[in-house]
Amino acid sequence: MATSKSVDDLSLLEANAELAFLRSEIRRHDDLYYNRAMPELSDAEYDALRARLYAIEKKFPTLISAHSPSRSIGAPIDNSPFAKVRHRSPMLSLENAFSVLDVERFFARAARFLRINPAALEFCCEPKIDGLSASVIYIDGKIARGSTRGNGYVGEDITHNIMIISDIPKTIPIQGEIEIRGEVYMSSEDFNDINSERISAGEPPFANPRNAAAGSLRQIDAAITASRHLQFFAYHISSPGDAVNVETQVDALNMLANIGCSVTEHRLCRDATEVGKFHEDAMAKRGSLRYEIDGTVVKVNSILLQRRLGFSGRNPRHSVAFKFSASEAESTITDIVLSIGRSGRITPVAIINPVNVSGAIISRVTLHNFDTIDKKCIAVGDTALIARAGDVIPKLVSITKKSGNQKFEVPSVCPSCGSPVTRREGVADMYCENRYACPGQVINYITYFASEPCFDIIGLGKIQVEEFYTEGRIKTAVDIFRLQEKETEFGPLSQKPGWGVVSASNLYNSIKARKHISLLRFVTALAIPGVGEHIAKLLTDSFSTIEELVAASSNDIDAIDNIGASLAKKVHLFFRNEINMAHIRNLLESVTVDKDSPNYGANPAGKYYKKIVVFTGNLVGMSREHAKQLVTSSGAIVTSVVSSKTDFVIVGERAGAKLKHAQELGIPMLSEEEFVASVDID
DNA sequence: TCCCCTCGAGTTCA
DNA sequence: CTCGAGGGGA
Repeated sequence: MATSKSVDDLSLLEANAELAFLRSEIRRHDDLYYNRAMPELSDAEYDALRARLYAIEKKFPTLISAHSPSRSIGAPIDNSPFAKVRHRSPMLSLENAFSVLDVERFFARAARFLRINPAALEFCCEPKIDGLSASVIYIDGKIARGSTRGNGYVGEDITHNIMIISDIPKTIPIQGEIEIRGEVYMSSEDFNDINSERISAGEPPFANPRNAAAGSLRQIDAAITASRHLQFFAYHISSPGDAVNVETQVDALNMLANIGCSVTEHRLCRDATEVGKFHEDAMAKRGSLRYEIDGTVVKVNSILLQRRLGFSGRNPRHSVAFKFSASEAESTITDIVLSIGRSGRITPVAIINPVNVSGAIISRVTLHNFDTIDKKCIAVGDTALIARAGDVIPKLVSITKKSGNQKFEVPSVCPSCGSPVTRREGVADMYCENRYACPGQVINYITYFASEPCFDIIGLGKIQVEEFYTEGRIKTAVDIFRLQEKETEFGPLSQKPGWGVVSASNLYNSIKARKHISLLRFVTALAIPGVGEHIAKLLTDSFSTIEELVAASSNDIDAIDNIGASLAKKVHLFFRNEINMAHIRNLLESVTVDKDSPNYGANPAGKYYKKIVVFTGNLVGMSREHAKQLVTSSGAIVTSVVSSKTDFVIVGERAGAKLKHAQELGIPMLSEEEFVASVDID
């Protein structure tokens, strides 16, 4: 099943079908994980399945069923040789957080629920041990029963195995009924030893220490469990009576340590930033610990407030699991779809089982072109290693497991209009040549036409263009300027769902303002193949009217510095094409091209005159758009890539790779303050 | 002719 | 961010 669609785009019917699928998948994987200790999915993949289920249920609350896995955890306990044990209070798993921002949201939610100021809350942070939760009941100081978490409400009786875990105290100096909860785990060293033994004995090795611990804990023969050296970290103590009286989580951990339990290092934090620090410290120590951890558990410190917060559905409201997110993850390619851009270029995109990579749930990865598919020999069903380039853009690193399916074939027809697809001479990409009639291409072209470097029409993005196009209100870029007339045929825009009087008049004003357009924007908006903002600037610096440019010979264009014969020919040919020319004539009936180049009026002695400027990071005092206009109006060219030709780099907050690159190349850098001061002088 | 650099075009998620 | 192609110097 394709999980490619954004939740917002799902129809009720599709949502229902996908929910059914997700629920049965989650149940199946729960069973594999809890009952058989042989998961098929990585944790990241499993978490992503759950995240998708929640997102859809949140959007379509009417589809939530009482039996949805979102209402329970774990698997039904079937055919278990162990007696069932009902927990006094449910042992729920925690909601996941993947960023400091998520943690902040969790704090805000807890504070809102308690109707107190978030600043008044304190949190106890503990490393999240990658093991299994277990509960131990003591009566009058002696172990009465040990159980697994099971499905959160009912677990299995494993008292005989709990008894032989060395750091679970056999007696405690407290009378009455006491429950201690904690995490059973296997050290990395024991895990390796046991696996090498298993391999030499011809048995299948465990996938990871947690699976090994799970398998070891559910042994009928306690002697086997004993040989596996399981260990225990306690994190919770309570009693139905008043035998245990602790006010905070920190006190609880201290008390547990005093009565002979092992507890992890922990720290009291006052806000999300401090939690973030603890999390980073834990991550740094991760490799040197003798056991595996997969994040930080963040708990509201006050036990009283914990009780008041209670539970919501499957998770307690008082704690959150702040997980480490891997920078790479494996996932299965479930489908390969084709996307089409404004130029007609067809790009294959792999749809993968959603996985969490560096804190984002990734479900689509571009494959760039069909050579990539050939080179890496990619097929639907293969397992791929996914990373995020620069920790942002999803990237397929390699294929790690072949499915044996046939390599994905180059398509013969356009995914949007069905017309035949061509592979242009000596070029890696496939193209749909139906430029003016292919819906996919036209929608993308109109969107580009209205976008920031071109006509910059505010309120006309891809969503709106798609809507207007399907409706017939806009069929070509020129129709943008006839939108208002079209109201007689299609009805007032302000009455369309999602539109109002204000948004409609804002759009019309923005369009009206662009009926005068600079030559640079006009040429850029033509989307001449190979001509973007930069080349358009070169062209309009050499030709001062659109007529001159149209009339130019290949040689005239070739004469421009940095434009060679091949580009010159492409540009020249573009203007020899009758459909392109008709498009230009139509446009010129609706808009006036200002002859002045954007450099006009700029002071040639100014600091930014004819300089190449790059912005990086966030500007605090103004939008990047405004800053860009300031420098371009003093004659600068703004580009996005730092290179040796760059004259200035303006550095904002949280600047990344570009800043580093600029330092290496020794390019002059200006802070936002210096920049503001320098443009004021101009 | 062979690199190295730059640009265009396409891509993702929160 | 990445890939491929174009431009231009070696």
